Amino acid sequence: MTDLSKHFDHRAAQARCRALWDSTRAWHAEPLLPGAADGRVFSIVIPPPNVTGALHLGHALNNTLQDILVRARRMQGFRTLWMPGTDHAGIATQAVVERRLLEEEKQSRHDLGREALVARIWAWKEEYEKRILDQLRDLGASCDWDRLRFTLDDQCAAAVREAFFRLFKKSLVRRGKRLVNWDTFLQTAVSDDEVFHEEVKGHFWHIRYDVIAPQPGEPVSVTVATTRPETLLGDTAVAVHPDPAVALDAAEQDLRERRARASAKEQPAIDAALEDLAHRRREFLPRLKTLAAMARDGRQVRLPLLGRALPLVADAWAKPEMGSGCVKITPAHDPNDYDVGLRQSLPMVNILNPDGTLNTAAGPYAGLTMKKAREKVVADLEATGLLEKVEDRVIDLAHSDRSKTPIEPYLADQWFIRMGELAQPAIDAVTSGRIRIVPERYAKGYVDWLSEKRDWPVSRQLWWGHRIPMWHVAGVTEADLVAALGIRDTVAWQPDEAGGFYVCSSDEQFLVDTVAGEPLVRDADVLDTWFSSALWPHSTLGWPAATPELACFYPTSTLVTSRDILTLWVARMVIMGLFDTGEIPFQEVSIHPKILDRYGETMSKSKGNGVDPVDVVEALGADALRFALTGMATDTQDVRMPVDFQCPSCGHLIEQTTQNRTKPRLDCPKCSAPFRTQWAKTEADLALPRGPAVSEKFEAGRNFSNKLWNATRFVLMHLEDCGPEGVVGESLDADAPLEDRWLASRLASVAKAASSAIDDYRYAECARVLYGFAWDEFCSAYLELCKSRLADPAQRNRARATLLLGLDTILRLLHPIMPFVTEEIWQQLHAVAGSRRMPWDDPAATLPVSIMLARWPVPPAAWIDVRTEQQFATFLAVVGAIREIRSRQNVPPRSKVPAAIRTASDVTDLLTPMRSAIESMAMVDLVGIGPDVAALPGAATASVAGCEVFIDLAELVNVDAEIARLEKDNAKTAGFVKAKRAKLSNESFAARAPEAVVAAERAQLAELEDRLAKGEAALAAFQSRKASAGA
RNA sequence: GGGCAGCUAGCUCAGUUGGUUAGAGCGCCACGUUCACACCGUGGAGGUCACAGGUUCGAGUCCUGUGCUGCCCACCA
Repeated sequence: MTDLSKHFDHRAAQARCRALWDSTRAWHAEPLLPGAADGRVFSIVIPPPNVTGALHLGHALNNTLQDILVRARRMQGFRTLWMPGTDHAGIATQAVVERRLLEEEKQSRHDLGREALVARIWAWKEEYEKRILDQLRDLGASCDWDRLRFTLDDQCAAAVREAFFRLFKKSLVRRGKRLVNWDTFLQTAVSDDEVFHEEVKGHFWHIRYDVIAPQPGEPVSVTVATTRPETLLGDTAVAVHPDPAVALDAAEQDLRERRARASAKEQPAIDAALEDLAHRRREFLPRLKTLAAMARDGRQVRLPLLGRALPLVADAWAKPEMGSGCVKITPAHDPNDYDVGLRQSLPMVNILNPDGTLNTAAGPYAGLTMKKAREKVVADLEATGLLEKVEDRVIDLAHSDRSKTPIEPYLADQWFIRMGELAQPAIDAVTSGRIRIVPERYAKGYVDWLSEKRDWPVSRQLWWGHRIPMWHVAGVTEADLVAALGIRDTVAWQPDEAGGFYVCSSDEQFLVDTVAGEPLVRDADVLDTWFSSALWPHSTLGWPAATPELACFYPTSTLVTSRDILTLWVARMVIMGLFDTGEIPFQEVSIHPKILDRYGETMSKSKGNGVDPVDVVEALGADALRFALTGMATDTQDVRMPVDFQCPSCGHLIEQTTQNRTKPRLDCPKCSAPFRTQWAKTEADLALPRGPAVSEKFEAGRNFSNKLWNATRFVLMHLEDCGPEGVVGESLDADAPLEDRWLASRLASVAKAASSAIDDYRYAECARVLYGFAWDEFCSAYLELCKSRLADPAQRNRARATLLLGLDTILRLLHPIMPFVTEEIWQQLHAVAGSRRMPWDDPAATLPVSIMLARWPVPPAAWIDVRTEQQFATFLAVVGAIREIRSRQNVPPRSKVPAAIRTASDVTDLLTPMRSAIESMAMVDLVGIGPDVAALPGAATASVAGCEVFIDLAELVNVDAEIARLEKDNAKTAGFVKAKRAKLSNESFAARAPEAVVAAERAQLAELEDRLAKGEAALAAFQSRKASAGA
């Protein structure tokens, strides 16, 4: 087998493994037949990636973790399903396609029309879905690829119609007006989550509204301030607080309370606010009181420019502690003003056209864009002298994440889902522990969010999505409806506010278009993407049909996700799962960290600070990527991934900095070749070679793959001439050599630790434990020890069997994290080792075709032997001490030096038979080993675990080096001894600490004192040697 | 404004219910290509566990406060 390459070829291995898994459909899961006895089931539904674009590093992490759980459970004998699929991602996908359409063809969606646009988006979806699925497969995701779903496919669509219909029938769907975030560029509403705020320089305009027919003693005008002066065209009132004195008192009270618990740093600001309040009390209060009285009398003010009379209303929204104390009310374009409008029964004047221009309600300003209108309004106000003051001010302006243009709040009719009844069971599911969220702290956010029970607006003014199964008809009676639609269980209706009806149907073939001659018109809107996502766990399994899959795999076992969609998605899945099926959708939720860049910022394609998982898979292999990501998956909320750019021409690494991070093009400082670091934005960039962002983190994973590969090469070299024979591990009796018993003990401990880490979603710990064991213990210690045994015919077979046991076990335990390298090696190992089975394999069955289906290692607890592990640790410490002396004394690595070991009595039994192992691992000739060995005169010495090591370096000894080192060592030991003595002489320690702790401390002190005595003796010997040499 | 995290070696992170001398990977220094692996081996240097108090025989770990960083939610005439 020496022809095997020294380096693991991840490309070839990945191709072979994928072919094997696909041809055997090792990832496929059949549901249990109803009533089947065979018990354990494990299922996961994938958080469906958006078809907006390719997968990023966060997806790679999310899917790696799911694959770890799925692969481990499958090996553990669970009937395991991982349901794959993608999400249509409503607005995100439509926006991407629309933007392209505009850029490439200069067309808007209105030029194309609904059907044609939707067809374009389907084409996009096909392209990206394919890319995404390829990426998942490249990553090694062992999804059941036969069951692929899409949130907009027929099966999911049927579930959406049925779920919406059931909600409607139970009166949980309502029609209402809501201020939507209107994207004037895309001409659609976007959800709050698709809005980002950006601070921009703006102004604060103070505008005078004259009071109509002021009485003597009354103010002749009120002043209001706004950052959006053009909205005054839609004003329908000016508000003042009904009781400004009370409001001021409350504000003052609040400030005083806050001051009491504020830090010294915050207090000056609060003091200033208090002072301002006092000033207002003196200067504004009488006037505000008068205005409040005027409001009660139904007095009016005149709207500037348009001249409309507006009522002065008394409403607590107007805060006397802010601005002038009066506020303009624009109900159709501001969320708070909308509430005031409802309370005060004000008219709602919408001044906006969908394209962002002003409509006829804006009078002479109609047709202008909001921006132009603002300029003209301000100019006109100035001209009429109604503009009192303009201040500069930084404003937090809402922008659409999709078009990057400013959002205009806009009042529109929407469908809502009432959350009152629905939320409570979802809260209870978590608080009662039926659903467990890991880490637990995230449960609070979930419960708090649901507790607000805010209605869920589900209408979206989009074309890409599930069309809302809702129709409207005006001017008919219920009898007409019954006549036209009959009584069927797929149709329901509710009266509207104006004598018409809303009709809902779950029937895809609902083709009625008139009722009693009146048109039945379908709602043009589609549903919020999260509506179909909320059904994902049951819709993918066939609901509302009673499929075997639903019966077997629902509720699912675990949901793996990141914290940012805990409310948007997780909470809604619980709500809808409970509503539709009466069951929770999953038992546990595993929340993993988010990957940030070197500077703690989220990675994104637009920023260009990310890593493309494809680059890593290409360069270093999927296993390297997965291992690195798994190692980062602790229960912290974020992890940082420092990234470098690699020059494609010369391979030079350029550290990512805040300066170069956002540049699409870099020039290599070494070879000055230009390259691009992110998705190209121009044709010129596209022509440049791509210089991928890389991270050292992945190299550790690649190195580990290679280590495993080379350990296998070693094992195979010695295995090739031994034929199949029985079960390995049976010879691990009390007579077995110490290193075999040690290995068995460690295997048992490690298997247990790895298993429980997976059970508890401690992914990183699983990776760490296995890495340390495989590298330091199996490769560095055990393999080294086997070298001499393999050369000895008497010991060879036993060593081979234990080597096979160790390697096979490591491969199986690591397989969930690193599926490709473990599969590849396992195949090669068993091509040579034949059908040799592990103790946990089914003796009646043949070895499976893939490690994916091999049994998870469960070594007997009896293998764990604490004493053996301790003794072995002493052995390693002795070897380490000798190596350290050799290094310090610059002994040439290949020369053997004479040495002796005086063993402590409790390890003599162990160390004596390890003589040749010590000799080979530490490169020494042992002239003596045992409890009574005499010190070698003039030797360098070390004291470890009660044993004394003597290394005869003859004339080689560097006396000064030994003295320096012993002095330093002794000083350190003396420090510990002192600390320990102090601790033990503390009476309360002896009295209060548990006995075991005290005893342990005593033992340590004894050992430290022993070591110190030996160290001092050695030092004295060298000092006298130096003195005599000098004399 | 409300809530949640983080602060441990140059960097990225571990550190299980308080209990030996606080660890890993990368990076750094020295030495080494003998036969699994230089994507390697051996050894080494490097930490006032953000800061200040407190509880305790004992604190990286528990409590209180402070500082800095980040995230979520709400709000911003």
